[in-house]
Amino acid sequence: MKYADVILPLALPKNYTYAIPAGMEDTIQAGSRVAVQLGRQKKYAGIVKAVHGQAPLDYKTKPLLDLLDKEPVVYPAQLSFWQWIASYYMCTEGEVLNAALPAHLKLSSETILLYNDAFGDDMTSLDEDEYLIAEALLMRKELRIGEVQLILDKADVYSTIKKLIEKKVCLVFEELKEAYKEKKENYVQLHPVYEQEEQLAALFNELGRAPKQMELLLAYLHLLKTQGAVLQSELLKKSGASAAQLKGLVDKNIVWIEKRVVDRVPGSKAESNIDFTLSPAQEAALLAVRQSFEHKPVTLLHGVTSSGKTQIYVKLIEECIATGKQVLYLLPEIALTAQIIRRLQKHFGSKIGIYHSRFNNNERVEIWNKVKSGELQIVLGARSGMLLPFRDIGLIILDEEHDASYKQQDPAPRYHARDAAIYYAGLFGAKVLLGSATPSLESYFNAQQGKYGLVTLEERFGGIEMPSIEIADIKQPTAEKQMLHNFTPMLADAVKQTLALGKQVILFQNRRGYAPFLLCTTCGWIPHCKQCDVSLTYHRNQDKLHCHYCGTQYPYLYTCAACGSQTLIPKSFGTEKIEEDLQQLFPDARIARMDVDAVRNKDSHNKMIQQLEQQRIDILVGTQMVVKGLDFDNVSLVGILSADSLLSYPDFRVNERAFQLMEQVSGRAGRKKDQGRVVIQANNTRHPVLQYVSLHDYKAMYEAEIVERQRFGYPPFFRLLKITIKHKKQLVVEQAAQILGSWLQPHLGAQLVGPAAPLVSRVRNNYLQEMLIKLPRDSKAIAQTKQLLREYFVKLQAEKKFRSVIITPDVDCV
DNA sequence: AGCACGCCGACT
DNA sequence: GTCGGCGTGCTC
Repeated sequence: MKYADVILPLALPKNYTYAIPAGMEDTIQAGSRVAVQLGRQKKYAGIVKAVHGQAPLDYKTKPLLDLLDKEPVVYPAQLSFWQWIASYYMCTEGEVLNAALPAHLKLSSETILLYNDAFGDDMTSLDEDEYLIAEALLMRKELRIGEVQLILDKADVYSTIKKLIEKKVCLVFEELKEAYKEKKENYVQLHPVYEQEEQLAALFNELGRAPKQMELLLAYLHLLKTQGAVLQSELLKKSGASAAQLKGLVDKNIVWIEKRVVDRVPGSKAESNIDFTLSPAQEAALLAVRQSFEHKPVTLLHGVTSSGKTQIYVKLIEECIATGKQVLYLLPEIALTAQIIRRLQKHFGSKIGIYHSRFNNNERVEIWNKVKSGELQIVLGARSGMLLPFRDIGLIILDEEHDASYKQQDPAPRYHARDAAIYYAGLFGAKVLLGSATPSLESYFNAQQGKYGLVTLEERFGGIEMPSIEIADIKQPTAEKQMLHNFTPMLADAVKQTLALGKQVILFQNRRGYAPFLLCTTCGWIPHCKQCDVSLTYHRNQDKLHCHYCGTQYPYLYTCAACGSQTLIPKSFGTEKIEEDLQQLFPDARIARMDVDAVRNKDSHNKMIQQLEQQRIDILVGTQMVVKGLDFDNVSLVGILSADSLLSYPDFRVNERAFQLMEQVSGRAGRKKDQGRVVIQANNTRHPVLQYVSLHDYKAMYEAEIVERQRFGYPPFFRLLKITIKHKKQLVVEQAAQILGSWLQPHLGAQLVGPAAPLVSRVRNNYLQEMLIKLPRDSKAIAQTKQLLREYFVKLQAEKKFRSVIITPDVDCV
């Protein structure tokens, strides 16, 4: 007897073992997708992790129900990768599977109720709820659990259903439906007889009396000649003929209609008109990367903004695919704009596939399969592209390496794409190239230590100068009442001059909404969310107060809830306010706002970028979103409204983050020809980070920061593991955190920080406690500590009182 | 993640 | 008394 360990798409602590029925032994292998039963009725699609001959000792196995595909859906390399992610990031393999597999490959059954005809129609033995369901079943033949819940207007419907089954009113069955559907389209096919000239000529003669059909046939032949295959819809559109006329041809057996499976994400044709010629500096960097790869699998390419790192990537990609291996090119989600996608698609044509959140579930399955088959040699994707089933990967490029969005926050697996990429590449013996103008301290440190190779590119492409940086003091003009709303005279003038020259402006403010909070000027009260421990942000567009943590919206408040006076005023400012200020200061300018509120619907982000590109927008104000992927030649001024807000977060990475952000936004200014200009407004104009930014001096920032990191025991010298504990009752979380802390304390000593309530101590009515563990960079010790944690988590949850607390470990938290 | 089971408060 | 709410445990 053979058995299969199956990974199910659930957060189960371990994998379950199913018996492989006779006859399936030869077809089921590691990576196969199989249907299994879990519990009394539910069915799931899971992935076989291993096949073996060991019967489990302490339980009886159920048989596998079905093999779902002809071939395994992942390779063994992915299975070991999943295992590593689960173990390193302290989650279950099911959670990894959940993140990795496209939704349409993850099936779970749905309970369907059917009317039992043998029951007849005597309803007298039924109570009210049972009767309602029986009636509905008679009308509709079948019902889903959700529909039953709607009819009975309650969530717990299982008892009623159970009684209906006992009374033999209905039958239930579980359906595991394949979710992926091939896309089919109708093609028109000419009868092969007419491939012969004489036959075709005879046909034309015959059709002399049916001019409409003749016309249609001519249109068909034209399309066939130009395109090779003829779509029914296109033929009808181009010829202007009706479906009835086409049917006439079909009836005469001249043509027939054939349904064909078509590609949802067809590759575009390559056009080689893009010039990817390298400058001497780029050429040198490319050479250095190649050399570095000879003895270092991971290399950091530190190239200033606009130094043309992409061109170097393109060359390396070409070299890699020439050896028959695949390439993964990762970018942060918001940097994956149409701009870069278009450029690379033009260059690589159908060899390149794109993978990000805007694809639908069917499209994702198709991309998945093309990566697996090797048809796609290059994948350009966001973080999750990492989890595609590469057959043989030779190179991973991770651009904007420092970007925090490479770390998944919620849900598990909370993996870091950079670190995962390095592990994954190791499985294939592939190379990893990390690129950034402002590398993370971790990566730069690793490069300095010689763990990674390091290649520096200091020259901007085309020899343009780095933008000039001016720091605008806010304090003095405020004191002298010269501020124009939130604009210093310096920034306002700069905008004015830029507009006068017909150039464009990008303004950055890292808060969305109109005002981050309201304040009662009488008593100092601030409106807070009812479910979270945060102040509410005023959104003027909707005239509402929003909680940015749970998304709840409240009506605007005019009266202070504490003292009853009508003296609430908006405090501080967000992007909406800046937009309003701009309209008053520059009434003739075309202003647009780019933040999650403004680009909520699917395409508006790309539309806005297009408008900017076509210079139909003069001033763009936005949040983080404007930092990446916006490369426009005509933008010559970048303004940062408030550097203070970037520099005042209580986080050990503030300085690094603020530097990266300001340096990256600055990079948007002045691309071609002339030098760009950046104005940074600040109260504390002497902050060291502002000095580093003014001089574009990454090295100085690094040197200063690394000393602090070492002194206080932070990354890259230590690794951080954050444990969050969550519960509805404040007292329970506090106790749980205290106990866990007291258990860990003897093992960890000063490496344990906390437990304590985080800055925002309540979210969605759950109270939070956090503790931080600083782990020395010793993988064995780290693994041991993780094991210890797992044991203590189990021990804590074994206590009745703490059974419902939620413990979330976050390894290498950011 | 479901779903079954069992224990308590608010109704007939 | 019973209904139905939710907390708790189990699924190979």
